[in-house]
Amino acid sequence: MKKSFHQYRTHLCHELGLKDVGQKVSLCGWVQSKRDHGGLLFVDLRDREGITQVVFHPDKDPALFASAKQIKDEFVIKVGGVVVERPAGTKNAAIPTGEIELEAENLEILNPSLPLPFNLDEPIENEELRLSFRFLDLRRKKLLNSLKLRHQVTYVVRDYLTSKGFLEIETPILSKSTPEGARDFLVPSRLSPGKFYALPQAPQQYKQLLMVAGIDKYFQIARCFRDEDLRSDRQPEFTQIDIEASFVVVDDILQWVEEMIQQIFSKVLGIELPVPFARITYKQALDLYGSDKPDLRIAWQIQDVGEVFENTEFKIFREVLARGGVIKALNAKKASPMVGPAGIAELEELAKSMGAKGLAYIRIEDKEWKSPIVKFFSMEERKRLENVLGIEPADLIFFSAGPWDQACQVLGKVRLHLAEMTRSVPPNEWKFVWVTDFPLFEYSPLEQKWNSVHHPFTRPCQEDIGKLDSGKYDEIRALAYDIILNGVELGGGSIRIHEKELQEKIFSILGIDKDRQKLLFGHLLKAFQYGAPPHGGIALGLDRFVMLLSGAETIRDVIAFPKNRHGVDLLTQSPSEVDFQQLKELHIKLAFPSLDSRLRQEPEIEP
RNA sequence: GGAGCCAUAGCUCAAUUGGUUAGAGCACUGCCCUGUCACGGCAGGGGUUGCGGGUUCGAGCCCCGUUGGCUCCGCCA
Repeated sequence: MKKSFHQYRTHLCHELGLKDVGQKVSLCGWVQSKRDHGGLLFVDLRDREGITQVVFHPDKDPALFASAKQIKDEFVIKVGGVVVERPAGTKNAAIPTGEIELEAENLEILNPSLPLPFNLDEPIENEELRLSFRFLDLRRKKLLNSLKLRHQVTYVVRDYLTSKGFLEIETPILSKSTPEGARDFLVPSRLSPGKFYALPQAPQQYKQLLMVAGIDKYFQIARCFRDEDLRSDRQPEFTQIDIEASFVVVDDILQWVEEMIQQIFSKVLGIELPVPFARITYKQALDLYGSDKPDLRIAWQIQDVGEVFENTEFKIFREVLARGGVIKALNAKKASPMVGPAGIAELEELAKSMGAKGLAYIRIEDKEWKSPIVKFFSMEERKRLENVLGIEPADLIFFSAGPWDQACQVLGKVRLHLAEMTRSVPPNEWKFVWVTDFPLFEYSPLEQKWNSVHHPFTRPCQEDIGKLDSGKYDEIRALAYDIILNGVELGGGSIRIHEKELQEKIFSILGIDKDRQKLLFGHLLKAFQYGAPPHGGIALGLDRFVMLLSGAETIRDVIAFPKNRHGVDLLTQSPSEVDFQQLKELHIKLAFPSLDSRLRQEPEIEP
């Protein structure tokens, strides 16, 4: 008999088989289902790993049989008994333990359960209910598998990075507020009245300081916090695989990440990914796919047709070109029969919502071009267009004319939407792509200032550094890279600035004056004066990655206890009001009545 | 801050498009059943159709408001 130190159980519910027949064992778990035949009773006992059928015979032990009748779904029980081979014809090939069953000799109901508010075996639409009973939702196989998958991913990450000499180091959660970027979550300090910590948006500055410290290679499965509005792929707290290394160039980082992802796919999913991943520049990404996170699963590419219309009589195109704009076209091969007038109207709306004046199109039916604009094209233009776009029957062509980035992005969105409408996204494909050579800055007309595209610590391309002085900020490229999987931004990183002077220059361009630089980033500037090595790194969104790997549609499904759209945890009802005394200790006075004072003011209602 | 979608039994859904007493499966309660495995059978309980107002002879269905949930835009260095 197997010896066990455990009082409750000798095995888990997935592991018993014919090899164990005759053994006395003990199992614990939840009642997945009870099948009471009156004179014979089966219980499917479930734990995290699997299911074992338990059988109760009335004639062997009437008292035991009677107590088994008390069992209901989701009761937690402990069953002891003998493993027996199931009678011929009653084996269940659907489960790994289907050749045996546990013949019960004793039963202990460890805890009963109320009837569940929802069924565990069908998908639940009511997300509010799911979140408020998250501990039950997590019993469902799909979510359990997501958590297992997530664990396996972080396990491989730790294993791989450790093998490459990276050290896992924790950085502070109580950290410093630097109002660049996303809104901070603030934590009031009791010991420093009137002062606040901030929860880190990312361990960015700490990991750079670790490089100055000579740590050389760092990583962390890091929790990050951003107080911005939520989305299906955005939670206020999320997890990054955060990596930083010294004495590296862009290719070092990219290769590590490729190899790490390759191992994750191999060890977790059993899929062998080809490396290196595709690489395109930011400019190519917009030109060809109309997005800085292109979905390469979709075959259609955007093309520039400015040359076709260089002498056009078509007023709209002519004026756009005269203003220095571009004319882009997307040939959605074979899409025409699948998209009706309603579909076209939908895409037009989409284009308009992005600031386009309209969305011109040509529908190719056999030899005929159906379009509101073709009548303005000359025969020459039609011929050239047919050549350039490779037009064939059943094609559907969209045009976007305007400023380069807008024209590209409009067709980029049309491309994605159209692919969905026509089901042109192939399933079970994993298309990774690196997007490189991002611009360092972008101008915000709203704020009337330059902002970092990546973050202020990003290093400019060496050959563009001169332009920091000439003021051509929009021409400066960054040593920054994003990794994209199936059109989802998995992460991004850069080679960093490690010189005080260069960093100060960047801050100044971003409109952060010397005083404020010292106040917000003094620690970093100080560190750069003490032998900061060249360094760079990357951060990958773990939640999004696991979401894609598990086929989930929202990162809520790969986070154990996520928050709803308003940042509320429906299970614990946080955030919540706090006692007056707690606020007092934190030197905080509310601008509206506190819970305490409202409770005091409300007249007691006598029954 | 803006736009959209959704809300019917504990859960998943239906209700012939404005018409009599709002149904089904699962779950729940009781009874029957010795080889089931989503066991089966019989019987039963369970609804202010999210809430408030309006239109109408009549509203689950139409209109307005509101609450909650979700999706998208803004926002997310």
